[in-house]
Amino acid sequence: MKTDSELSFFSQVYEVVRLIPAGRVTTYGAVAKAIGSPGASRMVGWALNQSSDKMPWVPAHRVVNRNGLLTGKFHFGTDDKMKNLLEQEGVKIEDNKVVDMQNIFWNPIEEIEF
DNA sequence: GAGGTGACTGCGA
DNA sequence: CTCGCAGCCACCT
Repeated sequence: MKTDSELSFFSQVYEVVRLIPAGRVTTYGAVAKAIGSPGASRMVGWALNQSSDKMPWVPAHRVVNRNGLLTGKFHFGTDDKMKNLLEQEGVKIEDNKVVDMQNIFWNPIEEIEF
């Protein structure tokens, strides 16, 4: 009998990240907490790493670290790729970090609100 | 089955 | 203010 493997840790990360509206950003800790693991911030990044192999596309560029710094920009292929994507969404980037990040910060817990 | 890794976070010196 | 360490959980070899 098949279990809820589709509802595993990773899948929840993908769903939450995909729910992020354009022009908004979130943090790994927020997503981790939203899925019920506030300390598993690392897993969120790991899940996004696998997201490249998942479909549909996951807006991992909308997920940044607590400082609003584009820590995962290096995994997008090119450094300007993530920055370009965010600017394309309307998010301003300066020195590889989000500008007014707390202003455009999107809290999944408030939107999901289990 | 066990060990190592990792796109993070928070606190202490 | 800057640097370092420990905690966290799932995937990969």
